[in-house]
Amino acid sequence: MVDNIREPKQQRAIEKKDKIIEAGFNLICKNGYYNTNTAEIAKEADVSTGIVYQYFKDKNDILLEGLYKFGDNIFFPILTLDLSNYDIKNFDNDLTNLIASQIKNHKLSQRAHEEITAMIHTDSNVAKYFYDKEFEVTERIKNLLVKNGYEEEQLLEKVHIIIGLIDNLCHEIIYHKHKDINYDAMTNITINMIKNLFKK
Amino acid sequence: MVDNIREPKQQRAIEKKDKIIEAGFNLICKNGYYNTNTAEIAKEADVSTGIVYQYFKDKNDILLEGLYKFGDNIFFPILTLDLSNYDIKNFDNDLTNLIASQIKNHKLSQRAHEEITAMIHTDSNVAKYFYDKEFEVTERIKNLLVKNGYEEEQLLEKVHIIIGLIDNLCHEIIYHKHKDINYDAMTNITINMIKNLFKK
Amino acid sequence: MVDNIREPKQQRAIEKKDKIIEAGFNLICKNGYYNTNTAEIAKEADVSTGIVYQYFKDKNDILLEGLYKFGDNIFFPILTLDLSNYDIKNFDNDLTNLIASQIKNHKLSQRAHEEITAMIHTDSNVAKYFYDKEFEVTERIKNLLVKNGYEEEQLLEKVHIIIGLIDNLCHEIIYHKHKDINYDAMTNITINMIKNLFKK
Amino acid sequence: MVDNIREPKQQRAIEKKDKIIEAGFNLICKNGYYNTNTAEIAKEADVSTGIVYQYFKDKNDILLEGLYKFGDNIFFPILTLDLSNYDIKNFDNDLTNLIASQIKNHKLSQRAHEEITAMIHTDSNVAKYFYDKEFEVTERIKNLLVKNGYEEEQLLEKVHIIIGLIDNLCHEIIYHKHKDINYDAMTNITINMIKNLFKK
DNA sequence: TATGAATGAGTCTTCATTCAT
DNA sequence: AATGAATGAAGACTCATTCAT
Repeated sequence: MVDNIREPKQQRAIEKKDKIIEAGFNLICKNGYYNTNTAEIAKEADVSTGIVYQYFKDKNDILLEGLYKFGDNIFFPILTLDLSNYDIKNFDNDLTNLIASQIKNHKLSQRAHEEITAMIHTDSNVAKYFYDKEFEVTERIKNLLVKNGYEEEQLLEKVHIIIGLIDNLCHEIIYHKHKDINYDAMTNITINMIKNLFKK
Repeated sequence: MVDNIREPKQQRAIEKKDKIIEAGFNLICKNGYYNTNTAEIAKEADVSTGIVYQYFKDKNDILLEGLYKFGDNIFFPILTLDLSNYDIKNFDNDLTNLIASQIKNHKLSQRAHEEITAMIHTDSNVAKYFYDKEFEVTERIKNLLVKNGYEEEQLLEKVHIIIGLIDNLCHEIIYHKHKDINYDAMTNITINMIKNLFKK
Repeated sequence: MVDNIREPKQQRAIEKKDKIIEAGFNLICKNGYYNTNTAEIAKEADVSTGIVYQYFKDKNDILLEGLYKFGDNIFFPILTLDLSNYDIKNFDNDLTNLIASQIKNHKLSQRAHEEITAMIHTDSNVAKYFYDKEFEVTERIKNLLVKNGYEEEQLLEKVHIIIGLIDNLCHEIIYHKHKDINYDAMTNITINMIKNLFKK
Repeated sequence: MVDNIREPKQQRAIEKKDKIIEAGFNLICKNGYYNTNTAEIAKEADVSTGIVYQYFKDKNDILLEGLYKFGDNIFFPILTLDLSNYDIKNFDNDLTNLIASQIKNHKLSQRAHEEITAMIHTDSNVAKYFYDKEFEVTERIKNLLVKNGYEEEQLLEKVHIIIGLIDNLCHEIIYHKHKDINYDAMTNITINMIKNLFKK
């Protein structure tokens, strides 16, 4: 039984594999994993169904590769930023930008977030991805803060709280469900809470 | 298509319907909606597969009724508390209790949270449920605060932030992924942040 | 996941399961295991494809149950005979009858013999079936001979040889490939060889 | 449909074709026809999948050519022996050698025998191969016996029986299923039966 | 009401064969 | 002559839903 998944060597083939990943991940994000079938993915990627299984072990594998390729943008946009020049003095500005960027990326994902994170409980690869990325994000922010002189106790815990706050804010803004809420105000409050966390 | 779903009148029939709801919702929470089939639900509820479709329009209907029946406990435990005697002076204590109760309930749900909330994007009934409940929770907390003299600006926004903070804390504790984190410290910080929000 | 194969209780259902076994085994014998698909089996048994998988784990399971149900007739017809009255004095006659019966049953099987026995190497259940049955046949014949006073050395080995001889004869006659062969003569020679084996 | 199968002229091409035949036949013998796919064959032969269809009409064609090339060794080892010097006086010895050689070759084939012979019923080319070869073997043995003075009645029938006996013995020894059997004894009995067949 | 047998469309996946290069 | 990418029909199996009793 030949079950070796082919790793495409020709340029055209690589592009094709990429197209499948993109088509598959898009459809999954848009309609959900269980509401997306391989025929659709193939059609969206403009390939035959057969070729899908030459590049991917199974449907789940497409999701995983999509996650590896696009996940940062959607789930951990902070990882895509270059933080080397970040100066903590422009805290307000930086945070505002970060939030804006996160919202922009988040919007692309549509229903991806919940369903894919739900798979953490089923799929160990998905779980590992999120675990590793969360660790990476935390470390990154922690280091940024330390570099800027915030070497205090409970830094890790605070960082986790911050991430949650921002995530929550973005989520709220994106889904825009509650019409009575003033999202600018909410953003300001959030930023101030974060700043207060580090006031001495 | 049989669309006159029977509303059971007899006691025994009502119990049967309830058993289906409970079995279905439990299985869906434990294993996910798409990994739960109607045969399993019927078996778990100890009824025949046929009867399921006399009480429910389709599989999705079971989820919905389960949500209506058990959702508060799992997703909005605060709604199950009697807040009439809450005295804002024991803020710390109250919050700690609230968090504890939320964690307890949350643990029951396992993978439910993500996958079911993911359905917000597909299923308008699910979406409406969450929308309404979130509104209700917000109002409830807002009123509690107002009753205790916190009638300040941006109350709604702050309440939303608080809910997010608590949710996030509970989630973090439940999944306990990050071994370096001190969850007691994290809880304290969170409570303090909330208290600070209302300091004059 | 409900993977319990249903054991039908209603009479109609039992008949249906039997029909599937028969249809499946017939088709497999006629056209070969790999040239028979589940849709065909269902159609031949006049049922839907779905029901097949309520009574059988998979396609292989149909083969197995067919083997258990019809295998004796085809592969070990001697097991279907009542040997209690066999008198070794009518050796000639008995053997002729045995051969005739074996040929009759064998003809029903068509291509079954080779392909199914080929599966011995792949499928441990098939292997076990043949192993056990061969053991049973050998014991049966051995006992018959002992009962008739042939308690000599190397009985087991001789029995095996006899079985092979008869099998071979039947096979030759059934497929009737070699036009120059006189099958009556061949039968006589075979019978004499067997008789000689036990001459003192 | 490309039906002009290329007959390779160049040495390298001939070698390539031979490699495919060998790889294909080996895999088919080892794992079965239906459990062997062309990708595997190509890989085992160290060629591309495309080239296979320049030398062979289809997968079945590979089997056939393999059969023509290696079948004698596996299915009719007696055809590979040089019988010109055989002296019927060393009957015992010769038979013992023949059996040994047959066993040796047989072991290589593993599951080949049954599955490929099963194809007799589906594939007329396979059928013809076996028919012809059996005829050839029979003639050969018959002639050998005649040459050694055994020109008696029913020679053809006896030869067939002999071949069956030997086949059966070899099969029994190779698969070694029955632990109570003394295979040396079984061999001796078989040889004696054959000798008795020609005793005057 | 209730049962559980039955349906069949739908899904993932495989693989012999062909095609573009 | 050769490669390996691509095709798509076909097959095993699942499961929400309906039906006969």
